[in-house]
Amino acid sequence: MDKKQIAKTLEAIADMMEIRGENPFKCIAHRNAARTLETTEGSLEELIESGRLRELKGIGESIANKIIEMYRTDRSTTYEELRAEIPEGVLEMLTLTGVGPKKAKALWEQLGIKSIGELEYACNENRLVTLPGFGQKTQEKILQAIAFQKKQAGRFLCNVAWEAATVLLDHLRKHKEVIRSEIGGSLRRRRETIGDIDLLASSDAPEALMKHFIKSPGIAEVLAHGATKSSVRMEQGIQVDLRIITDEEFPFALNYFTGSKDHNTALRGRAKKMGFKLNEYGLFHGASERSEKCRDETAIYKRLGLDYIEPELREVMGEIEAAENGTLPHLVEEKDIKGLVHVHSTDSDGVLSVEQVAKAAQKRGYEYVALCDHSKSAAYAHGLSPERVRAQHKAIDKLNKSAPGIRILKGMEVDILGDGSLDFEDKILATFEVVVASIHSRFNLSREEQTKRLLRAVANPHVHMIGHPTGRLLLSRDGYDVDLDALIDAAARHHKIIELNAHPFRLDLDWRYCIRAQRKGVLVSINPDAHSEADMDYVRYGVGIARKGWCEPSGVANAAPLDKFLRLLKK
DNA sequence: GCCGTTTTCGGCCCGACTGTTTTCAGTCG
Repeated sequence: MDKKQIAKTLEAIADMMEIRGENPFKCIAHRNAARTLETTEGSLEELIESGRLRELKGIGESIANKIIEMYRTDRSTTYEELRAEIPEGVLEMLTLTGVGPKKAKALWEQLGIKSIGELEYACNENRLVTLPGFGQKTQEKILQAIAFQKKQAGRFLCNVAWEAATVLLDHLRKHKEVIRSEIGGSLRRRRETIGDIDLLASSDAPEALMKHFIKSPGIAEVLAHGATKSSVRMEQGIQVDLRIITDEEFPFALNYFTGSKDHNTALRGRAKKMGFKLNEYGLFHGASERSEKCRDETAIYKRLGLDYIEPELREVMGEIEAAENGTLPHLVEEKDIKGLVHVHSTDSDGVLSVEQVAKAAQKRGYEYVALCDHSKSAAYAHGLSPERVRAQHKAIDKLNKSAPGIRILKGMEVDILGDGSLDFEDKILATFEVVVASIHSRFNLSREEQTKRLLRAVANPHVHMIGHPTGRLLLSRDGYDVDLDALIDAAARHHKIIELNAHPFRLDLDWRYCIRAQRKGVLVSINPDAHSEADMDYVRYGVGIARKGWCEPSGVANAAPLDKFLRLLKK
Protein backbone atom coordinates (compact mmCIF):
# COMPACT_ATOMS: atom_id res chain seq x y z
CA MET A 1 0.00 0.00 0.00
CA ASP A 2 1.11 3.57 -0.54
CA LYS A 3 0.96 6.44 1.93
CA LYS A 4 -2.54 7.49 0.88
CA GLN A 5 -4.00 3.99 1.15
CA ILE A 6 -2.40 3.42 4.52
CA ALA A 7 -3.76 6.73 5.81
CA LYS A 8 -7.23 5.73 4.59
CA THR A 9 -6.97 2.37 6.32
CA LEU A 10 -5.90 4.03 9.58
CA GLU A 11 -8.98 6.28 9.31
CA ALA A 12 -11.18 3.24 8.81
CA ILE A 13 -9.57 1.55 11.82
CA ALA A 14 -10.34 4.67 13.89
CA ASP A 15 -13.97 4.67 12.70
CA MET A 16 -14.43 1.02 13.60
CA MET A 17 -12.76 1.45 16.98
CA GLU A 18 -15.18 4.28 17.70
CA ILE A 19 -18.14 2.10 16.79
CA ARG A 20 -16.77 -0.57 19.10
CA GLY A 21 -16.66 2.07 21.80
CA GLU A 22 -12.93 1.93 22.46
CA ASN A 23 -11.01 4.66 24.24
CA PRO A 24 -11.76 7.79 22.21
CA PHE A 25 -8.17 8.99 22.53
CA LYS A 26 -6.95 5.80 20.96
CA CYS A 27 -9.22 6.55 18.01
CA ILE A 28 -7.97 10.13 17.82
CA ALA A 29 -4.39 8.83 17.88
CA HIS A 30 -5.07 6.74 14.76
CA ARG A 31 -6.65 9.72 13.02
CA ASN A 32 -3.72 11.96 13.91
CA ALA A 33 -1.31 9.37 12.58
CA ALA A 34 -3.28 9.16 9.32
CA ARG A 35 -3.14 12.92 8.95
CA THR A 36 0.56 13.07 9.72
CA LEU A 37 1.27 10.36 7.18
CA GLU A 38 -0.75 12.07 4.46
CA THR A 39 0.95 15.40 4.95
CA THR A 40 4.50 14.16 5.35
CA GLU A 41 6.73 14.76 2.39
CA GLY A 42 9.21 12.19 1.14
CA SER A 43 8.94 8.50 0.39
CA LEU A 44 7.48 6.10 2.88
CA GLU A 45 10.08 3.50 1.99
CA GLU A 46 12.86 5.82 3.07
CA LEU A 47 11.05 6.66 6.31
CA ILE A 48 10.65 2.98 7.13
CA GLU A 49 14.10 1.80 6.08
CA SER A 50 15.88 4.62 7.89
CA GLY A 51 13.81 4.00 11.01
CA ARG A 52 12.62 7.60 10.99
CA LEU A 53 8.94 6.69 10.87
CA ARG A 54 8.79 6.76 14.66
CA GLU A 55 10.13 10.31 14.66
CA LEU A 56 6.93 11.61 13.06
CA LYS A 57 4.61 13.31 15.51
CA GLY A 58 1.75 11.03 16.51
CA ILE A 59 3.34 7.80 15.29
CA GLY A 60 4.51 5.58 18.11
CA GLU A 61 5.47 1.96 18.32
CA SER A 62 2.07 0.39 17.81
CA ILE A 63 0.95 2.51 14.86
CA ALA A 64 4.40 2.38 13.25
CA ASN A 65 4.16 -1.42 13.27
CA LYS A 66 0.73 -1.24 11.66
CA ILE A 67 2.07 1.07 8.97
CA ILE A 68 5.06 -1.18 8.28
CA GLU A 69 2.80 -4.22 8.06
CA MET A 70 0.60 -2.46 5.49
CA TYR A 71 3.57 -1.22 3.51
CA ARG A 72 5.27 -4.63 3.34
CA THR A 73 2.31 -7.00 3.03
CA ASP A 74 -0.48 -4.82 1.58
CA ARG A 75 -2.64 -5.99 4.50
CA SER A 76 -3.53 -4.97 8.02
CA THR A 77 -4.37 -7.58 10.62
CA THR A 78 -6.04 -4.99 12.84
CA TYR A 79 -8.16 -3.73 9.97
CA GLU A 80 -9.18 -7.22 8.94
CA GLU A 81 -10.13 -8.21 12.45
CA LEU A 82 -12.30 -5.14 12.85
CA ARG A 83 -13.85 -5.58 9.44
CA ALA A 84 -14.77 -9.15 10.27
CA GLU A 85 -16.83 -7.70 13.08
CA ILE A 86 -18.29 -4.55 11.56
CA PRO A 87 -20.03 -4.55 8.16
CA GLU A 88 -18.85 -2.02 5.59
CA GLY A 89 -22.33 -0.48 5.31
CA VAL A 90 -22.24 0.43 8.99
CA LEU A 91 -19.05 2.36 8.33
CA GLU A 92 -20.72 4.09 5.39
CA MET A 93 -23.51 5.26 7.67
CA LEU A 94 -20.94 7.50 9.37
CA THR A 95 -20.79 9.59 6.21
CA LEU A 96 -24.36 10.78 6.86
CA THR A 97 -24.58 14.10 8.70
CA GLY A 98 -26.00 13.46 12.12
CA VAL A 99 -24.91 9.84 12.31
CA GLY A 100 -21.83 9.24 14.42
CA PRO A 101 -20.32 6.08 15.84
CA LYS A 102 -22.81 5.74 18.70
CA LYS A 103 -25.88 6.09 16.51
CA ALA A 104 -24.42 3.76 13.88
CA LYS A 105 -23.74 1.18 16.55
CA ALA A 106 -27.27 1.44 17.98
CA LEU A 107 -28.85 1.16 14.53
CA TRP A 108 -26.74 -1.85 13.68
CA GLU A 109 -26.98 -3.74 16.97
CA GLN A 110 -30.55 -2.95 17.94
CA LEU A 111 -32.28 -2.74 14.58
CA GLY A 112 -29.90 -4.92 12.56
CA ILE A 113 -29.34 -2.14 10.02
CA LYS A 114 -26.22 -2.84 7.97
CA SER A 115 -26.34 -0.28 5.16
CA ILE A 116 -27.61 3.15 4.20
CA GLY A 117 -30.24 1.52 2.01
CA GLU A 118 -31.61 -0.46 4.94
CA LEU A 119 -31.47 2.65 7.08
CA GLU A 120 -33.62 4.60 4.63
CA TYR A 121 -36.14 1.76 4.58
CA ALA A 122 -36.24 1.67 8.38
CA CYS A 123 -36.84 5.44 8.51
CA ASN A 124 -39.73 5.14 6.08
CA GLU A 125 -41.13 2.35 8.24
CA ASN A 126 -40.90 4.73 11.21
CA ARG A 127 -38.76 2.27 13.09
CA LEU A 128 -36.16 4.66 14.45
CA VAL A 129 -38.48 6.59 16.77
CA THR A 130 -38.72 3.74 19.27
CA LEU A 131 -34.95 3.43 19.66
CA PRO A 132 -33.62 4.94 22.91
CA GLY A 133 -31.87 8.22 22.19
CA PHE A 134 -33.62 8.53 18.84
CA GLY A 135 -36.84 10.32 18.01
CA GLN A 136 -39.00 11.79 15.27
CA LYS A 137 -36.57 14.64 14.56
CA THR A 138 -33.53 12.36 14.36
CA GLN A 139 -35.33 10.13 11.89
CA GLU A 140 -36.26 13.12 9.73
CA LYS A 141 -32.71 14.46 9.80
CA ILE A 142 -31.31 11.09 8.77
CA LEU A 143 -33.77 10.88 5.88
CA GLN A 144 -32.71 14.36 4.79
CA ALA A 145 -29.05 13.39 4.97
CA ILE A 146 -29.72 10.31 2.83
CA ALA A 147 -31.62 12.42 0.29
CA PHE A 148 -28.74 14.89 0.10
CA GLN A 149 -26.25 12.11 -0.47
CA LYS A 150 -28.38 10.57 -3.20
CA LYS A 151 -28.65 13.88 -4.98
CA GLN A 152 -24.85 14.22 -4.99
CA ALA A 153 -24.16 10.60 -5.92
CA GLY A 154 -21.91 10.11 -8.89
CA ARG A 155 -20.53 13.63 -8.79
CA PHE A 156 -16.90 14.48 -8.08
CA LEU A 157 -14.98 17.46 -6.81
CA CYS A 158 -13.24 19.33 -9.60
CA ASN A 159 -9.75 18.55 -8.33
CA VAL A 160 -10.43 14.80 -8.43
CA ALA A 161 -11.69 15.10 -11.99
CA TRP A 162 -8.84 17.40 -12.98
CA GLU A 163 -6.19 15.02 -11.70
CA ALA A 164 -7.80 12.03 -13.43
CA ALA A 165 -8.15 13.93 -16.71
CA THR A 166 -4.57 15.16 -16.62
CA VAL A 167 -3.20 11.63 -16.27
CA LEU A 168 -5.26 10.45 -19.25
CA LEU A 169 -4.42 13.44 -21.42
CA ASP A 170 -0.69 13.08 -20.70
CA HIS A 171 -0.87 9.42 -21.65
CA LEU A 172 -2.85 10.19 -24.80
CA ARG A 173 -0.43 12.88 -25.93
CA LYS A 174 2.47 10.44 -25.80
CA HIS A 175 1.07 8.59 -28.82
CA LYS A 176 2.39 9.62 -32.20
CA GLU A 177 -1.03 9.44 -33.87
CA VAL A 178 -2.60 12.19 -31.81
CA ILE A 179 -2.83 15.55 -33.59
CA ARG A 180 -4.76 17.67 -31.10
CA SER A 181 -6.31 16.71 -27.78
CA GLU A 182 -8.23 18.58 -25.10
CA ILE A 183 -10.43 18.21 -22.07
CA GLY A 184 -14.04 19.15 -22.87
CA GLY A 185 -17.29 19.23 -20.96
CA SER A 186 -18.01 20.76 -17.59
CA LEU A 187 -14.40 20.23 -16.50
CA ARG A 188 -13.21 22.55 -19.28
CA ARG A 189 -15.87 25.02 -18.20
CA ARG A 190 -14.38 24.72 -14.71
CA ARG A 191 -17.58 23.80 -12.94
CA GLU A 192 -17.33 23.26 -9.18
CA THR A 193 -18.37 19.61 -9.37
CA ILE A 194 -18.11 17.18 -12.27
CA GLY A 195 -20.33 14.25 -13.32
CA ASP A 196 -18.07 12.73 -15.96
CA ILE A 197 -15.04 13.71 -18.00
CA ASP A 198 -15.13 14.34 -21.76
CA LEU A 199 -11.89 14.06 -23.68
CA LEU A 200 -11.44 14.86 -27.36
CA ALA A 201 -8.64 14.03 -29.73
CA SER A 202 -8.06 14.33 -33.45
CA SER A 203 -6.20 11.64 -35.34
CA ASP A 204 -5.89 9.95 -38.72
CA ALA A 205 -5.48 6.58 -37.02
CA PRO A 206 -8.28 6.47 -34.43
CA GLU A 207 -8.17 2.70 -33.86
CA ALA A 208 -4.52 2.71 -32.87
CA LEU A 209 -4.99 5.73 -30.66
CA MET A 210 -8.04 4.24 -28.98
CA LYS A 211 -6.13 1.04 -28.25
CA HIS A 212 -3.44 3.12 -26.62
CA PHE A 213 -6.00 5.12 -24.62
CA ILE A 214 -7.69 2.16 -22.95
CA LYS A 215 -4.31 1.12 -21.57
CA SER A 216 -3.93 4.39 -19.65
CA PRO A 217 -2.80 4.21 -16.03
CA GLY A 218 -5.55 4.50 -13.43
CA ILE A 219 -8.30 2.83 -15.44
CA ALA A 220 -10.41 0.40 -13.40
CA GLU A 221 -12.74 -0.80 -16.14
CA VAL A 222 -13.27 -0.32 -19.88
CA LEU A 223 -17.01 0.24 -20.35
CA ALA A 224 -17.01 0.62 -24.12
CA HIS A 225 -14.34 0.45 -26.79
CA GLY A 226 -14.95 1.62 -30.36
CA ALA A 227 -12.99 3.43 -33.05
CA THR A 228 -14.51 6.86 -32.42
CA LYS A 229 -15.77 6.61 -28.87
CA SER A 230 -14.61 4.75 -25.77
CA SER A 231 -15.73 4.96 -22.16
CA VAL A 232 -13.72 3.95 -19.14
CA ARG A 233 -14.18 4.12 -15.40
CA MET A 234 -11.22 5.34 -13.41
CA GLU A 235 -10.11 3.93 -10.06
CA GLN A 236 -11.68 6.97 -8.37
CA GLY A 237 -15.02 5.88 -9.88
CA ILE A 238 -15.32 8.71 -12.35
CA GLN A 239 -16.37 7.88 -15.92
CA VAL A 240 -14.39 9.23 -18.85
CA ASP A 241 -15.50 9.36 -22.49
CA LEU A 242 -12.97 9.85 -25.25
CA ARG A 243 -14.08 10.84 -28.71
CA ILE A 244 -11.71 10.78 -31.64
CA ILE A 245 -12.48 12.84 -34.74
CA THR A 246 -10.62 14.17 -37.75
CA ASP A 247 -8.55 17.27 -37.27
CA GLU A 248 -10.94 19.34 -39.44
CA GLU A 249 -13.79 18.36 -37.13
CA PHE A 250 -11.81 18.93 -33.94
CA PRO A 251 -12.78 22.57 -33.20
CA PHE A 252 -16.45 21.86 -33.84
CA ALA A 253 -16.45 18.74 -31.70
CA LEU A 254 -14.55 20.52 -28.94
CA ASN A 255 -17.07 23.33 -29.02
CA TYR A 256 -20.02 20.95 -29.04
CA PHE A 257 -18.73 18.75 -26.23
CA THR A 258 -17.69 21.68 -24.09
CA GLY A 259 -21.21 23.05 -23.88
CA SER A 260 -23.00 24.10 -21.87
CA LYS A 261 -26.08 22.69 -23.48
CA ASP A 262 -27.77 26.08 -23.22
CA HIS A 263 -24.77 27.86 -24.69
CA ASN A 264 -24.77 25.41 -27.59
CA THR A 265 -28.47 25.94 -28.17
CA ALA A 266 -27.97 29.69 -28.29
CA LEU A 267 -25.05 29.33 -30.69
CA ARG A 268 -26.97 26.99 -32.97
CA GLY A 269 -29.92 29.40 -32.99
CA ARG A 270 -27.63 32.24 -33.94
CA ALA A 271 -26.01 30.16 -36.69
CA LYS A 272 -29.42 29.24 -38.08
CA LYS A 273 -30.45 32.89 -38.27
CA MET A 274 -27.30 33.54 -40.25
CA GLY A 275 -28.12 30.73 -42.69
CA PHE A 276 -25.80 28.12 -41.15
CA LYS A 277 -26.22 24.76 -39.54
CA LEU A 278 -23.88 24.12 -36.59
CA ASN A 279 -23.19 20.70 -35.09
CA GLU A 280 -20.28 18.68 -33.71
CA TYR A 281 -18.98 17.95 -37.21
CA GLY A 282 -18.91 21.43 -38.68
CA LEU A 283 -20.55 24.66 -39.68
CA PHE A 284 -22.54 24.22 -42.87
CA HIS A 285 -23.82 27.04 -45.04
CA GLY A 286 -27.27 26.53 -46.53
CA ALA A 287 -27.67 23.03 -47.87
CA SER A 288 -23.95 22.57 -48.40
CA GLU A 289 -22.48 19.30 -47.21
CA ARG A 290 -19.04 20.76 -46.79
CA SER A 291 -18.24 22.56 -43.61
CA GLU A 292 -16.77 26.02 -43.45
CA LYS A 293 -13.09 25.75 -42.62
CA CYS A 294 -12.41 26.80 -39.05
CA ARG A 295 -8.95 26.10 -37.70
CA ASP A 296 -9.97 26.58 -34.07
CA GLU A 297 -12.86 27.66 -31.88
CA THR A 298 -11.91 31.32 -32.30
CA ALA A 299 -12.59 30.96 -36.01
CA ILE A 300 -16.02 29.41 -35.34
CA TYR A 301 -17.05 32.27 -33.09
CA LYS A 302 -15.65 34.77 -35.57
CA ARG A 303 -17.68 33.24 -38.39
CA LEU A 304 -20.75 33.75 -36.23
CA GLY A 305 -19.87 37.40 -35.67
CA LEU A 306 -18.65 36.89 -32.12
CA ASP A 307 -15.46 37.39 -30.14
CA TYR A 308 -13.95 34.19 -28.78
CA ILE A 309 -15.80 33.12 -25.66
CA GLU A 310 -13.65 31.42 -23.01
CA PRO A 311 -15.06 28.00 -21.97
CA GLU A 312 -15.64 29.17 -18.38
CA LEU A 313 -18.11 31.80 -19.61
CA ARG A 314 -20.27 29.44 -21.65
CA GLU A 315 -23.12 29.28 -19.15
CA VAL A 316 -25.60 31.67 -20.82
CA MET A 317 -24.95 34.46 -18.36
CA GLY A 318 -24.86 37.13 -21.05
CA GLU A 319 -21.66 35.96 -22.76
CA ILE A 320 -23.11 35.85 -26.25
CA GLU A 321 -24.36 39.44 -26.10
CA ALA A 322 -21.03 40.56 -24.67
CA ALA A 323 -19.16 38.69 -27.42
CA GLU A 324 -21.32 40.44 -29.99
CA ASN A 325 -20.68 43.88 -28.49
CA GLY A 326 -16.98 43.32 -27.87
CA THR A 327 -17.46 43.70 -24.10
CA LEU A 328 -16.25 40.29 -22.88
CA PRO A 329 -13.96 40.49 -19.85
CA HIS A 330 -10.24 39.73 -20.10
CA LEU A 331 -10.33 36.92 -17.60
CA VAL A 332 -7.87 36.60 -14.74
CA GLU A 333 -5.25 33.86 -15.08
CA GLU A 334 -3.31 31.89 -12.52
CA LYS A 335 -0.13 33.77 -13.35
CA ASP A 336 -1.85 37.05 -12.39
CA ILE A 337 -2.08 36.03 -8.74
CA LYS A 338 0.66 37.85 -6.85
CA GLY A 339 0.03 36.87 -3.26
CA LEU A 340 -1.14 33.87 -1.30
CA VAL A 341 -3.78 34.90 1.22
CA HIS A 342 -5.31 32.70 3.94
CA VAL A 343 -2.69 30.10 4.78
CA HIS A 344 -2.66 28.20 8.09
CA SER A 345 0.49 27.21 9.96
CA THR A 346 1.23 24.75 12.75
CA ASP A 347 0.32 27.57 15.14
CA SER A 348 -3.32 26.61 14.50
CA ASP A 349 -4.33 23.61 12.36
CA GLY A 350 -1.85 23.71 9.48
CA VAL A 351 1.06 21.31 8.97
CA LEU A 352 3.74 23.81 7.92
CA SER A 353 5.64 26.11 10.27
CA VAL A 354 5.51 29.83 9.56
CA GLU A 355 8.93 29.59 7.97
CA GLN A 356 7.92 26.62 5.81
CA VAL A 357 4.80 28.49 4.69
CA ALA A 358 6.97 31.39 3.56
CA LYS A 359 9.40 29.09 1.76
CA ALA A 360 6.68 27.16 -0.05
CA ALA A 361 4.92 30.35 -1.15
CA GLN A 362 8.19 31.88 -2.27
CA LYS A 363 9.01 28.75 -4.25
CA ARG A 364 5.75 29.24 -6.12
CA GLY A 365 6.80 32.73 -7.12
CA TYR A 366 4.45 34.76 -4.93
CA GLU A 367 5.38 38.26 -3.78
CA TYR A 368 3.63 37.98 -0.46
CA VAL A 369 1.88 35.46 1.74
CA ALA A 370 -0.71 36.29 4.40
CA LEU A 371 -0.66 33.87 7.29
CA CYS A 372 -4.23 33.56 8.56
CA ASP A 373 -4.42 31.17 11.48
CA HIS A 374 -7.58 30.62 13.51
CA SER A 375 -8.65 32.80 16.43
CA LYS A 376 -9.14 31.65 20.01
CA SER A 377 -12.76 30.43 19.78
CA ALA A 378 -11.81 27.88 17.15
CA ALA A 379 -10.59 25.49 19.83
CA TYR A 380 -11.02 22.47 17.54
CA ALA A 381 -8.39 24.07 15.28
CA HIS A 382 -6.08 25.16 18.09
CA GLY A 383 -7.01 28.81 17.64
CA LEU A 384 -4.53 31.45 18.80
CA SER A 385 -4.85 33.34 22.08
CA PRO A 386 -3.78 37.01 22.15
CA GLU A 387 -0.49 35.92 23.74
CA ARG A 388 0.18 33.42 20.99
CA VAL A 389 -0.74 36.06 18.40
CA ARG A 390 1.97 38.31 19.81
CA ALA A 391 4.49 35.48 19.69
CA GLN A 392 3.58 34.74 16.09
CA HIS A 393 3.98 38.39 15.14
CA LYS A 394 7.42 38.44 16.69
CA ALA A 395 8.37 35.38 14.69
CA ILE A 396 7.05 36.95 11.50
CA ASP A 397 8.99 40.17 12.12
CA LYS A 398 12.14 38.18 12.58
CA LEU A 399 11.56 36.17 9.41
CA ASN A 400 10.80 39.27 7.36
CA LYS A 401 14.02 40.83 8.56
CA SER A 402 15.99 37.83 7.38
CA ALA A 403 14.91 38.73 3.80
CA PRO A 404 13.20 35.47 2.88
CA GLY A 405 12.49 36.66 -0.68
CA ILE A 406 8.82 37.05 0.12
CA ARG A 407 6.90 39.38 2.40
CA ILE A 408 5.03 37.57 5.15
CA LEU A 409 1.90 39.45 6.16
CA LYS A 410 0.41 39.22 9.63
CA GLY A 411 -3.05 37.89 8.99
CA MET A 412 -5.82 36.26 10.96
CA GLU A 413 -8.88 34.21 10.17
CA VAL A 414 -10.98 35.57 12.98
CA ASP A 415 -14.20 33.82 13.98
CA ILE A 416 -17.42 35.73 13.59
CA LEU A 417 -19.30 34.97 16.79
CA GLY A 418 -23.01 34.27 16.92
CA ASP A 419 -24.01 37.90 17.29
CA GLY A 420 -21.70 39.15 14.53
CA SER A 421 -19.05 40.43 16.90
CA LEU A 422 -15.52 39.17 16.41
CA ASP A 423 -13.41 36.76 18.42
CA PHE A 424 -10.78 39.41 19.23
CA GLU A 425 -11.21 42.90 20.58
CA ASP A 426 -10.42 45.82 18.28
CA LYS A 427 -7.10 46.52 19.96
CA ILE A 428 -5.78 43.12 18.91
CA LEU A 429 -7.44 43.15 15.50
CA ALA A 430 -5.64 46.42 14.77
CA THR A 431 -2.29 44.62 14.98
CA PHE A 432 -3.01 42.48 11.90
CA GLU A 433 -2.31 43.50 8.33
CA VAL A 434 -4.96 41.18 6.87
CA VAL A 435 -8.12 40.21 8.73
CA VAL A 436 -10.35 37.54 7.20
CA ALA A 437 -13.57 37.13 9.19
CA SER A 438 -15.29 33.75 8.88
CA ILE A 439 -18.21 31.86 10.34
CA HIS A 440 -17.36 28.46 11.88
CA SER A 441 -20.26 27.96 14.26
CA ARG A 442 -24.01 28.30 14.58
CA PHE A 443 -24.78 27.40 10.98
CA ASN A 444 -28.48 27.08 11.50
CA LEU A 445 -29.46 30.62 12.37
CA SER A 446 -32.38 31.97 10.38
CA ARG A 447 -31.57 33.73 7.11
CA GLU A 448 -32.30 37.10 8.72
CA GLU A 449 -30.09 36.47 11.75
CA GLN A 450 -27.26 34.97 9.70
CA THR A 451 -27.31 37.91 7.28
CA LYS A 452 -27.39 40.40 10.13
CA ARG A 453 -24.46 38.59 11.73
CA LEU A 454 -22.36 38.79 8.55
CA LEU A 455 -23.30 42.42 7.90
CA ARG A 456 -22.16 43.37 11.37
CA ALA A 457 -18.79 41.72 10.68
CA VAL A 458 -18.51 43.52 7.32
CA ALA A 459 -19.08 46.82 9.06
CA ASN A 460 -16.24 46.26 11.54
CA PRO A 461 -13.48 48.64 10.43
CA HIS A 462 -10.76 46.07 11.20
CA VAL A 463 -12.19 43.44 8.86
CA HIS A 464 -10.72 43.37 5.35
CA MET A 465 -12.53 40.40 3.91
CA ILE A 466 -15.25 37.88 4.64
CA GLY A 467 -14.01 34.28 4.44
CA HIS A 468 -15.94 31.43 2.70
CA PRO A 469 -19.19 33.43 2.73
CA THR A 470 -21.67 30.53 2.75
CA GLY A 471 -19.68 27.83 4.55
CA ARG A 472 -20.75 25.18 2.04
CA LEU A 473 -18.83 21.93 1.64
CA LEU A 474 -19.39 20.69 -1.89
CA LEU A 475 -21.01 17.24 -2.15
CA SER A 476 -21.35 17.03 1.62
CA ARG A 477 -23.14 20.01 3.09
CA ASP A 478 -25.13 23.02 1.91
CA GLY A 479 -23.98 26.41 3.11
CA TYR A 480 -25.76 28.33 5.82
CA ASP A 481 -28.73 30.38 4.77
CA VAL A 482 -27.62 33.92 4.04
CA ASP A 483 -28.69 36.75 1.77
CA LEU A 484 -25.60 37.00 -0.42
CA ASP A 485 -26.94 39.97 -2.34
CA ALA A 486 -27.20 41.89 0.91
CA LEU A 487 -23.66 40.83 1.78
CA ILE A 488 -22.36 41.98 -1.61
CA ASP A 489 -24.16 45.33 -1.24
CA ALA A 490 -22.72 45.81 2.23
CA ALA A 491 -19.24 44.88 1.00
CA ALA A 492 -19.60 47.48 -1.74
CA ARG A 493 -20.68 50.14 0.77
CA HIS A 494 -17.81 49.42 3.16
CA HIS A 495 -15.18 48.75 0.46
CA LYS A 496 -14.66 45.23 1.75
CA ILE A 497 -13.34 42.22 -0.11
CA ILE A 498 -15.15 38.89 -0.35
CA GLU A 499 -13.01 35.77 -0.25
CA LEU A 500 -13.28 33.34 -3.10
CA ASN A 501 -12.15 30.33 -1.11
CA ALA A 502 -10.27 28.18 -3.61
CA HIS A 503 -10.35 24.96 -1.62
CA PRO A 504 -12.02 22.39 -3.93
CA PHE A 505 -14.36 21.43 -1.10
CA ARG A 506 -15.61 24.99 -0.86
CA LEU A 507 -15.19 27.17 -3.99
CA ASP A 508 -17.14 29.70 -2.01
CA LEU A 509 -18.03 32.53 -3.15
CA ASP A 510 -20.09 30.72 -5.79
CA TRP A 511 -19.30 31.93 -9.33
CA ARG A 512 -22.89 33.00 -9.94
CA TYR A 513 -22.58 35.50 -7.09
CA CYS A 514 -19.06 36.33 -8.14
CA ILE A 515 -20.56 37.81 -11.32
CA ARG A 516 -22.86 39.97 -9.19
CA ALA A 517 -20.01 41.06 -6.93
CA GLN A 518 -17.91 42.08 -9.93
CA ARG A 519 -20.75 44.11 -11.39
CA LYS A 520 -21.09 45.98 -8.11
CA GLY A 521 -17.38 46.69 -7.92
CA VAL A 522 -16.72 44.30 -5.03
CA LEU A 523 -13.27 42.72 -5.21
CA VAL A 524 -12.72 39.04 -4.52
CA SER A 525 -9.55 37.50 -3.12
CA ILE A 526 -8.68 34.04 -4.42
CA ASN A 527 -7.50 32.29 -1.26
CA PRO A 528 -6.33 28.68 -1.03
CA ASP A 529 -7.26 28.22 2.66
CA ALA A 530 -4.10 26.09 2.65
CA HIS A 531 -3.22 23.79 5.53
CA SER A 532 -0.27 22.16 3.73
CA GLU A 533 2.10 22.86 0.88
CA ALA A 534 0.04 20.89 -1.65
CA ASP A 535 -3.05 22.93 -0.69
CA MET A 536 -1.35 26.05 -2.02
CA ASP A 537 -1.98 24.74 -5.53
CA TYR A 538 -5.74 25.03 -4.90
CA VAL A 539 -5.39 28.59 -6.18
CA ARG A 540 -5.81 27.12 -9.66
CA TYR A 541 -9.34 25.93 -8.86
CA GLY A 542 -10.21 29.30 -7.37
CA VAL A 543 -8.98 30.99 -10.52
CA GLY A 544 -11.25 28.68 -12.53
CA ILE A 545 -14.24 29.82 -10.48
CA ALA A 546 -13.16 33.47 -10.67
CA ARG A 547 -13.03 33.11 -14.45
CA LYS A 548 -16.54 31.65 -14.42
CA GLY A 549 -17.42 34.67 -12.31
CA TRP A 550 -16.26 37.07 -15.06
CA CYS A 551 -13.29 38.30 -13.00
CA GLU A 552 -10.61 40.39 -14.62
CA PRO A 553 -7.27 40.80 -12.81
CA SER A 554 -8.46 44.23 -11.65
CA GLY A 555 -11.38 42.54 -9.84
CA VAL A 556 -9.11 40.28 -7.82
CA ALA A 557 -7.49 41.82 -4.76
CA ASN A 558 -4.53 39.42 -4.60
CA ALA A 559 -3.77 39.90 -8.28
CA ALA A 560 -2.39 43.24 -7.11
CA PRO A 561 1.30 43.59 -6.28
CA LEU A 562 2.13 43.99 -2.59
CA ASP A 563 1.98 47.77 -2.24
CA LYS A 564 -1.28 48.00 -4.16
CA PHE A 565 -2.73 45.07 -2.22
CA LEU A 566 -1.95 46.83 1.05
CA ARG A 567 -3.54 50.03 -0.29
CA LEU A 568 -6.66 48.09 -1.24
CA LEU A 569 -6.90 46.76 2.30
CA LYS A 570 -6.54 50.24 3.78
CA LYS A 571 -9.38 51.53 1.64
C1' DG B 1 -2.26 5.00 21.33
C1' DC B 2 0.89 9.02 21.91
C1' DC B 3 3.55 12.12 24.48
C1' DG B 4 6.86 14.51 27.85
C1' DT B 5 11.66 21.50 30.08
C1' DT B 6 5.05 19.98 35.06
C1' DT B 7 8.18 13.52 31.77
C1' DT B 8 6.91 7.06 32.35
C1' DC B 9 1.46 8.34 34.29
C1' DG B 10 -2.17 10.99 33.35
C1' DG B 11 -3.88 14.03 30.09
C1' DC B 12 -5.10 14.25 25.44
C1' DC B 13 -9.52 20.45 22.46
C1' DC B 14 -13.61 22.05 23.85
C1' DG B 15 -17.81 24.72 23.56
C1' DA B 16 -22.26 24.80 21.52
C1' DC B 17 -26.11 22.90 19.64
C1' DT B 18 -29.74 19.40 19.00
C1' DG B 19 -32.83 16.33 20.41
C1' DT B 20 -33.49 13.57 23.61
C1' DT B 21 -34.25 13.56 28.05
C1' DT B 22 -35.71 15.20 33.05
C1' DT B 23 -29.96 16.10 33.52
C1' DC B 24 -27.44 14.51 29.38
C1' DA B 25 -25.46 11.94 25.23
C1' DG B 26 -24.13 12.46 20.64
C1' DT B 27 -22.42 15.19 16.96
C1' DC B 28 -20.02 18.87 14.93
C1' DG B 29 -16.52 22.22 13.74
